[in-house]
Amino acid sequence: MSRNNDNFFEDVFEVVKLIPKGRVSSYGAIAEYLGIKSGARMVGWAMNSCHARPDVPAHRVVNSKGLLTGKHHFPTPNEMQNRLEKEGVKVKNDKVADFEKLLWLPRKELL
DNA sequence: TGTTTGACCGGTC
DNA sequence: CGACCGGCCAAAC
Repeated sequence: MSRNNDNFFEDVFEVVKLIPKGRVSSYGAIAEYLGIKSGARMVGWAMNSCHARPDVPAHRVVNSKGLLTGKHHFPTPNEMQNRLEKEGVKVKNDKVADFEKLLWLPRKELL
C-alpha cells in the first residue's frame, strides 16, 4: 500500500479496504502492520471517520477476540453482524465464528 | 497548553 | 468473570 497519504486515517482505510470478502481483521493487526504497535486505539478512532468511507468495510474489523465491539457505532448494531453473515462470516453472540481462521493478517497475506 | 477520550490490548487482582 | 490499570497515539475541547 502507499504511504503517500499524510492522513493517518487513509493508511488505516487502505488496509481495511484490502480485507478480502468473507474475512475479518483486528484493530491490533492493522495497527501493527502500520507500524504502531499498541496503536490499536488509533485504528479504532480512525474508523470513527469510516462513516464517510463507504469503501471501508468496518464491519470486517473486530477486536483481537473477534468480538464485534464496533457494532454500536453502526447505523444499527444489527447491520454489522448482518453484513458479516451476508459475506459468509458467521457471527455468534456478537463474536466471529472461527475468528482465528478468518482472521486476515496484512503482514502475513501481503508479505 | 493541558486534560479528556477513544470501535484497543495485555496483564493483574 | 468482571473491574481496573498502564500504554500507545492522535483529535477534540
